Amino acid sequence: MHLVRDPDAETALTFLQESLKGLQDGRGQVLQVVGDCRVSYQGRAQSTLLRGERLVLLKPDGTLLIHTSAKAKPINWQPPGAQFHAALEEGEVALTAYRPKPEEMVKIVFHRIDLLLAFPLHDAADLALIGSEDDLQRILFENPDLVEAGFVPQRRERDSKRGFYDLDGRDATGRRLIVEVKRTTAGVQEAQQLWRYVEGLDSARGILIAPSVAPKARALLASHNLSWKELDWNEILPRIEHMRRGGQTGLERYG
Amino acid sequence: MHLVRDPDAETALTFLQESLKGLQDGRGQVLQVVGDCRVSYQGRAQSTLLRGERLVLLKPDGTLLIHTSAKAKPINWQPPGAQFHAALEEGEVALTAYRPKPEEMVKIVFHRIDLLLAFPLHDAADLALIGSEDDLQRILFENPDLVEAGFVPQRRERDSKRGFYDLDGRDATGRRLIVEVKRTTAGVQEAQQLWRYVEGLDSARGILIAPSVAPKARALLASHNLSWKELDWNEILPRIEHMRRGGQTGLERYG
DNA sequence: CGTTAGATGTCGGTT
DNA sequence: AACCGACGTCTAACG
Repeated sequence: MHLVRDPDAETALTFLQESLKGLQDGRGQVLQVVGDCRVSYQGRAQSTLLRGERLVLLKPDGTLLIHTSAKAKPINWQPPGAQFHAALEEGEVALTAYRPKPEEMVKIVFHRIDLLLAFPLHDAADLALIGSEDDLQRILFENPDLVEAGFVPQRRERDSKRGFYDLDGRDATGRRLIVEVKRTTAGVQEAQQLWRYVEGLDSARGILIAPSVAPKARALLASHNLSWKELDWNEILPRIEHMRRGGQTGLERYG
Repeated sequence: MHLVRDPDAETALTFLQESLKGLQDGRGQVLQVVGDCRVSYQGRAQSTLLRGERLVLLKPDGTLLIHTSAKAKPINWQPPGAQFHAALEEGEVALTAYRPKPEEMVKIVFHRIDLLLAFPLHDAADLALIGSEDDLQRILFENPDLVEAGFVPQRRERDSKRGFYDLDGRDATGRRLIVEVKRTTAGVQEAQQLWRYVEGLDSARGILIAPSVAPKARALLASHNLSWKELDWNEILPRIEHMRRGGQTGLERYG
């Protein structure tokens, strides 16, 4: 790990250029700069940010993050794929992150640098996430009564001419039933999506499954004779864990 | 700025607890830990992440970020509002971030700590962004010919029973025209939204304005007699800058 | 508070 | 490469 505190501009430039060389070579170092800077962005939109103290991260995959002392999202950033470049501009250190597609550039000019840091971050682990919409779909497919008594599922994730829908099958009477699944509160958008699927079919029913359904969405569903059902994740999560364990999906106990 | 390299667990714990005290008191220090850790999350969903080297940031507003060496998004996180706590667990440093609403918790257990860092990030600057959908709407309102020759805009951002639409007015023949605006490529969803607005009205036309319109969206628009127009941001951005400058919106030149 | 719609969304999958 | 939809989306605005 390389570390420099309160470097002057020339020292910082040397450090950054050396580190960027290593970063490009795939040695996988993360580069960090803390200091007083101003930022400009031009690309899908454009922005300027006047002087202030920020934390800047450059990842070996070409990700740039500029964080202030608040909020989860960076104030400025560049997604993976950017090329970094450091230079001196009128005595100040200028750091650019250029991304060709879409063409966009973030430029940081440092008025003062408090800290330079370069360190490796080796990580072979994958995130094991439980509770995605896909999980929910799977559980509903395996436990169709959670959708509706007598529901017989047939397919998941079918492409239809009007778009995708999540699940379909036959209800207790043998009538076609389209199921729209949402892992969080369902809004008008999801209700509209279901409506769109169902109206394009002949005499099919539609049902929206979500932990909660927003008032406007309910109104829309009701006015188009669509059903909905709220379910509790607390009822679902154990089933997913059980399924994963049974299926040897390799979710180890965390400890 | 406080900095410790390769601390043992007890040193790290003391550092973290001291720093967290300051962080809670509103002194506004950002706390950073680099090291080998495992992470678990439980809340809106749940996840586990086995050992690996990561960069952990704790912001004074209660934001937690856990970054690996790739991607723009953190592998785990907590949005603003979390309460941090540090403790020893079987000789290892455990850091938790608890958020009451929605109730969720991230727990990090460090097997090894390479770096501890606490530093202030003072920042009074606001991001000046050009190119939002709101900007686009405003420009279309002020330059209605960009929508369609002879268009006379009347209202922006009206709430309708079917949702919101962006702009409406009268076309050259006096017929009502609903305008849907998107700052990026418009897809089926946006076309669908416009269709829903327009079909609920009597003899109104609809037009979708976006930098590009996806094929499926075009098909849907065409089949429902809706119009669309692709516009170039390069044509719009200068107008916005001009408008802002004229309107004294205070977007200074960056330099 | 909850609800809603925008975002430089980011990201992964599929055509 | 473009298109499409999920996301622990996050975030600001509004009722």
